[in-house]
Amino acid sequence: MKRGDRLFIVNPRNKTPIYEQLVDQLRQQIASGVLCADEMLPSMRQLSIELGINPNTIQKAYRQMEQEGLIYTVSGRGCFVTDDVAAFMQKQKKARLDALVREAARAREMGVTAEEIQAALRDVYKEEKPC
Amino acid sequence: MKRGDRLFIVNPRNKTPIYEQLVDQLRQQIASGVLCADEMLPSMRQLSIELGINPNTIQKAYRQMEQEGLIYTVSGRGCFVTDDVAAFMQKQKKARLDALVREAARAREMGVTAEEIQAALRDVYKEEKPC
Amino acid sequence: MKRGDRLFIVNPRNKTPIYEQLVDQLRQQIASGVLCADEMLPSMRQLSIELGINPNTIQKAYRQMEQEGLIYTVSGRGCFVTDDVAAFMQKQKKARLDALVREAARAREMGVTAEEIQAALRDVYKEEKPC
Amino acid sequence: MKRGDRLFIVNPRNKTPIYEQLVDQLRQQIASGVLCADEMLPSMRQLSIELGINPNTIQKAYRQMEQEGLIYTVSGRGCFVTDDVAAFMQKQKKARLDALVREAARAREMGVTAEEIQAALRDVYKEEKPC
DNA sequence: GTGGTCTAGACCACG
DNA sequence: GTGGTCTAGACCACC
Repeated sequence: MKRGDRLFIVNPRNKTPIYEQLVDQLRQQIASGVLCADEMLPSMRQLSIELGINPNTIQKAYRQMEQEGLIYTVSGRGCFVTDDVAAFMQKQKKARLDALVREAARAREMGVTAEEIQAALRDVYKEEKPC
Repeated sequence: MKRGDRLFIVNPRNKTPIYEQLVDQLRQQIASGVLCADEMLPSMRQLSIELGINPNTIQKAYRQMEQEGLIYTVSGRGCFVTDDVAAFMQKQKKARLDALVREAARAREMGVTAEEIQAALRDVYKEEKPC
Repeated sequence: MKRGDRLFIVNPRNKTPIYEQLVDQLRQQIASGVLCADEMLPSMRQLSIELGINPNTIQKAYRQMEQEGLIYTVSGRGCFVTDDVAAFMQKQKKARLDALVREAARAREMGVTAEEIQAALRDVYKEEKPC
Repeated sequence: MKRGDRLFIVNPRNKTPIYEQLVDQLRQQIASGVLCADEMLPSMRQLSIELGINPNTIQKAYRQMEQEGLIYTVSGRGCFVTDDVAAFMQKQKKARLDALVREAARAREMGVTAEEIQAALRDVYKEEKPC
C-alpha cells in the first residue's frame, strides 16, 4: 500500500457506530486488494490521533476485526492483515451473495417482477471488475 | 384477511427494535396483499396483550406506521390500512430495488462477478409471483 | 437460582484480567447447574456496584460471554443464560477433556510415568459427581 | 545434543510472551533429555540473530531460566544447563502432576465423569516413555 | 430500568 | 514504541 493514503474515513454523524464503520471499511479494503496479507495496520494510537477518535473506540474496532479473522494482533508489535486473505475472500463472497439473494427474495415478495430486477441490475453488471 | 392468523410475530432477541419489526411486517403484509386497503388493524391494547409487549412499544410502532403513510387513525374507532395502497406499493418497490442495487454494487466491490450474481439470482427469478 | 447468593466473586489482585475471571465463573456456574437456561443475569450496573468494578469492565465480560454463546443479550431488557445449555455443556466437556489430554501428554514428555498419573488422579475419580 | 537442531522455536503471534516461550521450551528440553547437565546453551547474541528476536528478550528469558535454577551463568564463558538435573526433574514432575490434577478437577466440575477421563487418557498411558 | 456507544484519561507488560 | 486492562464519567435508544 502506498504512503499518504488515508486508510479509514469516519463519519461520526452516521447512525452506524464508528467502530463498525471502521470494520466495514477494512473488510472492503482487504477485499478490493488495497491491503495485502500480513500488512501492518496503523497503530491504535496513531489512528486515534489521525481520525480524532478515542483510542478505546479504535481498539473496539480492531478487536472485532480480529474476532472476524480479518486481522491478527501481536501484542507489543501491532495489528496485521490476516495471512489467509483467500479464505476471507471466499467467506465474504458467499456472505454478499446470500445477502443479495435475500434482498432479491424480499423484493419479489413486495411484488417486484423478475424483469424489473434484471433491468435494475443491468448497470451493475456492466461495471468493470475493480482491479 | 382470515381470522385466526397472527398478523405480527415478534422476536425480542432480535437486534432490530421491536417497534421496527412491527412496522417492517406491516409493510410486507400490505405489499404481499395479505392486508387490503382500509382494513382495520388490531387495537393497540389487544396487540399488546397478544404479543406480550409493552403498550408503549405498540404505540410507537403505530405512530411510525402512520407517519410513513401506511395507516391512518380514526379517533375512537381504530387504525386502518391506507386507502391508497397503490401509491405505497410504488414507493416500496422503488425502495426494494434501490436496496437490491446497493447490495449488488457492494457484492461487486467485494470481488463477486456479474456471472456469479446472475447465477445466484436464477432461482429467485423462477419463483412464481405471490398473489 | 436462590436469592442472596453472590454469583460472582472477583479478585482484582489476580493476574488474570477481571473480565476473564467473570467469564470463567459464569462458565462454571452454568456447567454446574447453578444457573438455568434463560435465567437473567444481574444487570451490568447492579453487578458493577456489587463488585465495585467499572461498568465497562462488566460489559466487556458480558460481551465475551455472548460471543462464546454462554448468554444472549436483549437490548433494553438484560442478559440471559443461553437457552441451549446442553450444546454448551457438550462443547465444554470436549474442551476440558482435550485440555486434560494435552496436560497429560505434556506430563509424559516430562518423564512422568503412567502409573504416577493414575495414582495422582485416583482422588479426583473418587469425588462424588456434583449434583 | 546433535548439531544442526534448532533448540528453540518461537511463535511471535502466540499470546504467551516470547521470553516465556523460551523458558518453557528449555524446561521441556531438559526434562525430555535433549539437553544434559552442564551442556552449554547458545550465546544470547547468536540466539537473538538466529530467531530474529530482540536481544533484550533473550536476556530476559535467560535471566528467568537462571532464577528458576534451570541454568547457571559463568561470566565470560556462557550459560550452562544446571548440573543437578535430577532435582529439577523432581520439581518439574510435581508441577506437571499438580497441573494435571487441577485440570482433572476442573473437568469434573464441568460434569465430566471419571469414566470419560479414564477413557480419554487411555491413549496417553499406552505411549512409550520417550528416552 | 436496561444495554450500547463514546470520551478522556491512567497504568501495565512486552519488545 | 506497541497492544491490554481498567476507571470515571457522559449520552443515547429501547422498553
